[in-house]
Amino acid sequence: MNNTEETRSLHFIEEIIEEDLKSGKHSGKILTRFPPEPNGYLHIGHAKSICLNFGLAQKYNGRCNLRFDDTNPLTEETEYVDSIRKDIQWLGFDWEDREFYASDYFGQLYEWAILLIKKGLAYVDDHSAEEVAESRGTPTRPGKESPFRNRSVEENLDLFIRMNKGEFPDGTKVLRAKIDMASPNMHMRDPVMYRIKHAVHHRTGNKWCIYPMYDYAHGQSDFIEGITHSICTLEFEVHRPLYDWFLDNIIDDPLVNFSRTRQYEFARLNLNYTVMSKRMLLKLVKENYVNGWDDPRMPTISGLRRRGYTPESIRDFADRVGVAKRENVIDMSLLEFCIREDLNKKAQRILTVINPLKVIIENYPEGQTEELEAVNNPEDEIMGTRHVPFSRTIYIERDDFMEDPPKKYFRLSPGNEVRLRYAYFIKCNKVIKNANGDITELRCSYDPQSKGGKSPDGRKVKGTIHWVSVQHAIETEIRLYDRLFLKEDPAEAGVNQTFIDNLNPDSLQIVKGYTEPCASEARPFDKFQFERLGYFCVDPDSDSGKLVFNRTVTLRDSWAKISSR
RNA sequence: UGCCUCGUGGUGUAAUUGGCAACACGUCUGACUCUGGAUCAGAAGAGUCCAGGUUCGAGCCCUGGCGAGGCAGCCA
Repeated sequence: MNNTEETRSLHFIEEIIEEDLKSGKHSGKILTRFPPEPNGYLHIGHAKSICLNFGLAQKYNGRCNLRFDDTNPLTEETEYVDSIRKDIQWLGFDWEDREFYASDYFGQLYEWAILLIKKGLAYVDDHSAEEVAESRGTPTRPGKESPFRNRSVEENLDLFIRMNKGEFPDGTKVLRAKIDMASPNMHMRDPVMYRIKHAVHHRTGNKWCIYPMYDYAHGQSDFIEGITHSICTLEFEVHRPLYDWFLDNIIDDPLVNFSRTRQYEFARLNLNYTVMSKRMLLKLVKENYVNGWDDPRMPTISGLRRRGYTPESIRDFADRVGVAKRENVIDMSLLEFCIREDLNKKAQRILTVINPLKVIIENYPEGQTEELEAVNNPEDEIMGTRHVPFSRTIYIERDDFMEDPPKKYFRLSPGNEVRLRYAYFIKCNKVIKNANGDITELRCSYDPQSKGGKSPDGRKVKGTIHWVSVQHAIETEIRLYDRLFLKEDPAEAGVNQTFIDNLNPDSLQIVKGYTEPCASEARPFDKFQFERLGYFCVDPDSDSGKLVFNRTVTLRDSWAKISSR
């Protein structure tokens, strides 16, 4: 109860919860839920919602349920259920034994539908989908009542029961709530409660021929579980009157009604240079614009995991973006900041060259090798040190040499001494080129007195560059990623174009890298900082013969800023 | 020309019962440094969508505009 954590101002949902707690509305027990539909993989936007719902439960000593919203058998699959469970766990949240499915409640929902029919509040409509749409009107024009709206309770009961028995083909009948066809809120114009679908459901098989709609299922599912605060995104704001209408008409006990579940809406997360809609993500996967849901360029949780993001960094990000009702677009740089900050503290440093230029140190004895001591993580002393082999022929980064450097360039150039990290000072004596004039090799000399990178005479070198001994280096595959889309808002496409036209053709670049031998023991998802280059993560595509690294994010690069000016 | 929600630095989020607009990311300086990383110090950048009104005093209250997003699936 002492620091910033406690003094930080509350967001609007926390305020509501604290008021409810104070008034004793829920007897001190907060119950939230995360309700994904298992029809796709979770993305960073879901992560915001997961962190919100589970985080609120943690903060207020409550619980958070996982509930799969599986009311549409046509699009839902167990593959998605499995991926969702894995992603939530990986993020660090635990729903314990409270894994529920809307389909668990199909029986109860059916009973309540019967109740509403008996109350004269629901009816079977024989209209086709087109006719229903037609008679619903538009936002600015009221709808018209269906000719089937005033069927008797008996007839509705009979028809509804037979709908479920499978006596009618798909699309021939629906059960509708009888509310108000002239309501200014479209969702109150006799919304569909049940539709006929002779389809196999991933959990209930072919037990049911009818399936409830989201609006009819969601609030009642919340009620059944005893959810206190049902948090969803802004587009459901206009559904709230309907959410309340169903419960108002199902529950008689005013005491229960007083403390029952309420829906609150917050603004979903948007990130620039990427897309978050399931439809678009599905298209990227199905049409092979990316390599699966867990492609490291995807904003999916599985993609971010494979890219090298940590659960901690994502939770931190979710924390920093805040919770409000205003439409927002978060800068990708914030996400990158969060992963850098986390990995800076944790990642083992190693030297890796990804764009090699061969350097021969002419005055270093041929055939000689030595082991130099290197720090594993300057931010964390207990990570210790390691030995890095050095020899006469090394690779340095091609960018770390310029024959004709600009003013503030303080890496290697003719006549300019630099330090090889943890090794020696070297100077460039000769530049060797091929017939095209491309630099193919450098001849350098080293100062034996500068072993370990220290200058015996106190002379300073401005630049320190990384390197790797050619004969000891491990060759690896390195996947360099850039933003998936060229535009901040990929959905903003020109005429006859779609978001696909905004894909960045250079979002993936595969190169060879040469890394220190100590990396040979690395396992998939191990994370490293390649000094001066960025954070990299071992890809599961790696096998015993070949290491594959994904670049998670580059280091902050102030030279890039200077040189681009 | 309906209904709902929302307008605060480039971005996001704050601002007790009205009282000098704050924090973070980003940007820019400088210091330090065996990573042009990290760290440290500092700066620029909004007068709160607009116009009225109430008030000693308005980002907060009132009125009227304007703008943005959502809603017309038998999707969620």
